[in-house]
Amino acid sequence: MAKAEQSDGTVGKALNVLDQVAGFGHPVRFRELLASSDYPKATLYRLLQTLVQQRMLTFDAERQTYSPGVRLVRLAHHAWQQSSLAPVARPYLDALSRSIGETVHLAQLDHSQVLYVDKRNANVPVEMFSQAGKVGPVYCTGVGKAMLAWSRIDDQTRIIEQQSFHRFTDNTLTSRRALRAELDIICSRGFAFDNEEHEPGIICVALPILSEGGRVLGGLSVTSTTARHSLDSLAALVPQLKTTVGQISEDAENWLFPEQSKTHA
Amino acid sequence: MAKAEQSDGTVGKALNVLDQVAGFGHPVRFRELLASSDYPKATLYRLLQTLVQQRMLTFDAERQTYSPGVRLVRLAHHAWQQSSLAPVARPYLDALSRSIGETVHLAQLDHSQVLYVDKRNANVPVEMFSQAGKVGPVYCTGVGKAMLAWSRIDDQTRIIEQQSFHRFTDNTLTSRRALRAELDIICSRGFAFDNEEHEPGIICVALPILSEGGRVLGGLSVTSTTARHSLDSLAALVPQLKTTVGQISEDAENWLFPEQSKTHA
DNA sequence: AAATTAAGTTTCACATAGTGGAACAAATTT
DNA sequence: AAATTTGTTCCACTATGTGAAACTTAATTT
Repeated sequence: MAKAEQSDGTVGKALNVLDQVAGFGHPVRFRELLASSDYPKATLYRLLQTLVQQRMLTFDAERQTYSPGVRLVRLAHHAWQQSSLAPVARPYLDALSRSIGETVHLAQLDHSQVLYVDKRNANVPVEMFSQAGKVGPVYCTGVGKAMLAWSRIDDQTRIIEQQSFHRFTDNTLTSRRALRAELDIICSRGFAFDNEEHEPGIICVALPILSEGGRVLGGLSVTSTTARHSLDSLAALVPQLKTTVGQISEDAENWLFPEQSKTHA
Repeated sequence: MAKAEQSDGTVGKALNVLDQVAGFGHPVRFRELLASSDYPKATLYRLLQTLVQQRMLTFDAERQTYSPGVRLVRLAHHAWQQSSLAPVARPYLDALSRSIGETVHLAQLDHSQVLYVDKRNANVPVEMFSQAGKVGPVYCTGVGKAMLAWSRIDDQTRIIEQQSFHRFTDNTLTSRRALRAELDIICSRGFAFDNEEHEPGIICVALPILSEGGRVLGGLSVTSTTARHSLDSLAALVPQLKTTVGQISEDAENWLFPEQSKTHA
């Protein structure tokens, strides 16, 4: 019983394969997939066929490669619209971005990772999906730590357990102990910083977006560079962020927001 | 044998259910799903459970409703990035949009429908996913007709067969005959119009994006209103569109583009 | 060009995984 | 409190998926 992963039934296997293909980040051949797959040849082959037939994967007959299929884009549109904070938050993000003029991120938790669901960039027009749908680590991003700090204790424990604590920079927190201490500080301070913990020269302030009941709905952050801002000058933006967060959570409350599905155990 | 739909195996069924939930456009209860489902109670119930467990669906325990899950957003990011024209086309769309100042759409074909994969809106900042991931009809949109006109004959036939020909406006083409005639005109003219066929007051010009081999990769359109433009003044933009389309298809060629998976027979 | 190796596809005896009618439980309505 | 509707579980049955091995096709090597 080496693997206690989630893997229920054929559907689970198929979705694993889908993730695997998506994870490669480029069109991938059968051989490559097989090498990094737990499933035997014939099984993997059949799963791929099924996914292609279902248009969840695209198969390039010439190059014999698999890529994630466009059907996903369509499904995701619905998901984004119905199950993310983005549609509700949009006008407030616009306003905040206009007023602050720095990059603004809206994120949610997905499976122990930070999932960015929207973004405003003062300069460049916008980057669409290229940013929405991206994932990042929880333990070394502002939104990640902010959301984690206010999560229910059991979720928090589980998520902390699943972090890799890879050292991206000199400032990256690289132990559960250090992260827990940081979360305490964040809680009492009321917001989180990212002090060049993920990328050198990049800093940010982040607040959690909470429901009335105190449940974590998402996170909101303003990102800048050490050239333009200090942590203190970012902290000065917190009141504005507070306002935006308040507006979003109030609207979300009315929009009858679906509960994050609880993972078993 | 009323339904000759695609429905292979458990995975197919699960994905059908996923589509069904997404299609509702709002959180939906078991009862509602059951009413419009082909599957028996217990089966549907199990499929839903599996999808929730896999985080493809989100279940709101309080309201007892299902919605598409955020995991889809993450997967779609990969799909959009790898299997759509959007990343390649981005800089050219930016340039075109800046130069023309009207709404620009980038679309691809997905399962007999138009799937919008990117968009530029001159005025409003941008609408993200709210547009990327949206689908539209083939027979009454500029991009749809443009892509269809240059499709391989067997694809064309199949797609025409699957259109609903719902009448949106007085100008909507409402028969296969009318559509085929229009496609001929489009081919000889070299580009397609949408002459208020989908929405009153909205017109557009569209060109297909073709690979070197002549395969349809996608479509590009400029949309405007009858207040600001006539078909003739839109036609004047075609040279610019031609340039953009050329740039995109050239880049796409190099980016080693995956083949649209062929549907069985 | 023939031989060798590797990549991709198909087969088939086998059993796991999914099926769905029906009984049951919980929540709503009368 | 009885009746009705909605959601969950059971379990005998079998359709679906399994995977080692055989086979075909393509790519390399001799």
